[in-house]
Amino acid sequence: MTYHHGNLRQTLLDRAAEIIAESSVEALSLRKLARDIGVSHGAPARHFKDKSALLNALAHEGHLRMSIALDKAVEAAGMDPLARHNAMGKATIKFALKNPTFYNVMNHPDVLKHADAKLNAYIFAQLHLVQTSASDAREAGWLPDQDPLTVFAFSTAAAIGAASLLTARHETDFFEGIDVEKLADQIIDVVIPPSLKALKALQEIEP
Amino acid sequence: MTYHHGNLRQTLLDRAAEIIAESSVEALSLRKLARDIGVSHGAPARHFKDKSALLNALAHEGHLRMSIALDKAVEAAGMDPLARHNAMGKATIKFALKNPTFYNVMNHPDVLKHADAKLNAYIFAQLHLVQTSASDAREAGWLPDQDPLTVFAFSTAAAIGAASLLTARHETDFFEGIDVEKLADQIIDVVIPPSLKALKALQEIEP
DNA sequence: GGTGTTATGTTGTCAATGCCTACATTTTGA
DNA sequence: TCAAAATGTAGGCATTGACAACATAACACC
Repeated sequence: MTYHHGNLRQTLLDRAAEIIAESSVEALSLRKLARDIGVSHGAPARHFKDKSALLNALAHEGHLRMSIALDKAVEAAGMDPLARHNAMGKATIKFALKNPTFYNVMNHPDVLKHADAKLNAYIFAQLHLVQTSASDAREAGWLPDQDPLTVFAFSTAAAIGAASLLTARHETDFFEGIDVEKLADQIIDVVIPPSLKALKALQEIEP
Repeated sequence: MTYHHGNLRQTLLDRAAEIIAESSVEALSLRKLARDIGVSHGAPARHFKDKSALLNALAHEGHLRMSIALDKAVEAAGMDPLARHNAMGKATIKFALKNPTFYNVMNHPDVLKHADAKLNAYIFAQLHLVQTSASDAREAGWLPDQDPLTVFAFSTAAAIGAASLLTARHETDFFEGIDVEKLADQIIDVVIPPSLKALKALQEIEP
C-alpha cells in the first residue's frame, strides 16, 4: 500500500542509534538496518550514499545536541569566566555519560576518519569555542603563568579524558559502584575552580 | 618448497601493524593480510581463531611495550613520588605519540569490546599501578584536599585525554605546526608539579 | 629408522555485507 | 495532464569472516 515510507531518513537514523546502543558501531549493517525497518536493502542508499554518510549524519546530530547542552550549561553558569569554563567541562562529561551512543559515534575512529568537510568544520568550531572559553578564564586569573594554548589543551584533555575514562564500561570497570557524575564534577573542580571567588580563596589559604 | 612458513604468527602481527599504520583498524582484512604475506586465506586461522583474536594480540603487545616504557620513565625519575607520577603521565603521552598504531589498536572500541580476560586483567592491573602512583604523590603533599580517587581519576583523565587529543591527526588538526611533545610535557606539569620541591616553591609564591 | 600424532597450511564453500545498476512506483510542479 | 524528479525494489557482484575437509610437514617415541 504505502510504497513510500514517508520519513525513511529519520527512521534510519533512529533505528541505527538503537542498534548501536544495543551493540556497537561496528555491528551496524545497512542491510540489517533495512530489514529491521521493513524496507528493501537498497532503500537506505537513497538517503545515505554510504554507510559512512549515515554515521556522519549521526555524529553530526550528536555534535548538535552536545553543543546545545554546553551552551545551556555555560549560560546557566552566569558571567564569571571561571564558572563558565568549569560548567563547560562538567557539561561535556555529563553529555557523554547521558548519551553514550552519540558520544561513541562522535568519537569512533572510523567515523572521524570519514568525517565530511561539514562535520570537520563543526568540530573545529567547537574546539575554538573551548579555546576562547579557556582564554577568558585565564585572563580572569586562572593559571596566569601558563600560555593560553597549554591552558586550553590541559582543560580539554582533562574533560575528554574524563569522559572516555568514565564511559568505558567494559569488563575492566574500575569505577564499579561509584557515583561517576559526582566524580566527574570533582575532577573538573580540580582542573578549574568553580568560580573566581573560589580561586582567590584558594590563593589566600595556600601560603 | 617450504610448505610451512616458519614464523607465520609473528609475520601476521607485524604485517597487520603495518596495514593498520597505513590505513586503519577497520581496513584490516584477514584475507588481504594473508595475500600480502603470500599464504592461503585460511592460514591465519591456525594462529588466531578470529580477527578479534589477532587484534587482541596486537593490543596485548602494545600494552606490554607501554608498561615497559612507563616503568623505565618512572624509574629514571628517581624517588620523589611527584616526579614519578609526573614522569608516568608524560611517558604515557609520549608512547601514544611515538606508537600511534599500537595506541590506536589498544584504544579501539571494537578491540576493547572483544578484549579477552587476559587483556582485561592486564589493563586493570595497569590502572591499579597508576592509582598507586597517584596516591603516593598525594601523600607526599600533592592535592591534599582531594580524595585519592579524584586525584587518580583527574591525572589519568588528563593523560589519556592529552594522548587522544594530540594524536588525533584528522583533517581538523588543531595543533598544526605545534611541538606536541613539548605541549604534552607542559600539560602534565600543570596536572602535577614535576617535583616535590617545585610544589613547595609554588605554594610559597602563591599568597 | 620407521611410524603414529600433532601442528601447520591449503582448498573449497557458505552466508553476510556494501555497493552498483536497471527497473518500478510515487510525488511533484509547471 | 504529464513529464521529471524523488523514492523504493530486485538482482548481481566482489569481498569478507568463518568453517570444514583435506594435505603435508614436524616431531616424538619405539
